[in-house]
Amino acid sequence: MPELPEVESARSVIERGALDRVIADVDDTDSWVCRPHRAGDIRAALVGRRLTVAHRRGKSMWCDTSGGGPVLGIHLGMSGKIVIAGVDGGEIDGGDYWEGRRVPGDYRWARFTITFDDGGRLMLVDPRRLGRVRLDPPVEALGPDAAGIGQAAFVRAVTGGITPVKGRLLDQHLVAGIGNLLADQILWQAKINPAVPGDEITSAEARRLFRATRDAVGAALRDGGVHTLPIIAHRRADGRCPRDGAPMVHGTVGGRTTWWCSREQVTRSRDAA
DNA sequence: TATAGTGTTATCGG
DNA sequence: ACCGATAACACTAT
Repeated sequence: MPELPEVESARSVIERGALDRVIADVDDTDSWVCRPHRAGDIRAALVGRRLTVAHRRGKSMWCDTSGGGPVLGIHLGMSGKIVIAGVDGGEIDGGDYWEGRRVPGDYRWARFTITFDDGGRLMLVDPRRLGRVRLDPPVEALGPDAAGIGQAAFVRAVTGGITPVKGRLLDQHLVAGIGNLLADQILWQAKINPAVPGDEITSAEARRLFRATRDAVGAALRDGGVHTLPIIAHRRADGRCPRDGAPMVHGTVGGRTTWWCSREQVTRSRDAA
């Protein structure tokens, strides 16, 4: 389930398997996933064109289209995957990262399908229907991508306000691409309690968060997704901190289930090293 | 069998 | 207007 690294994998699936092929048909009839358009609107806008470039910012993807066509926006939601099927229906590419229990070739939950003129297909496979497909998505509303943001911009984004710092890390308008698991990893690595208000984060702590973000995003991109991050296996009832062995504890922060080290992440910002 | 969940958006109440 | 909490989406995993 996708955060920035998984979405980047999906983007590369599109890039290596779907660009510059002529679109012959589009199934946009799932009006929950494909909106706010009426069924057929996306089809009418795409048939006869080609996808030319696949972009990503945070967890959002979008493709330019040929001939002055609209931009095709794709968001994977919580359970979406991009899958390329061959002419015979066999699965050619479902991405390099962890796929849960999904069996290649299982297209039961295809919510949006582009069929190319050779019969091959690009599908958004999304059991929970939390993904979204739309034309001309509002990409400019997103903050800078977490994989490339500079330190100054990052520090500005995560400090200030009375909202818990984890909530700021998760706010896609401030920094784009950090999800619940990346946020827990970043805060654990930086040894900061997730509930500390943004305006109590010191500049030293903000710099630690920046480095942890760069490290965690880079490691997840390299190692196969956010589930490979060090703290993730310890987000469980009998989990212990891999650094000091203290019990991991959990609660709700920023509306999401949050796990942290009971010893290293309890201090308020003014007490931190 | 029951519950929680790697995401986002709208809505409600303070 | 800001902020947080909640529901909704529909299926899977524990």
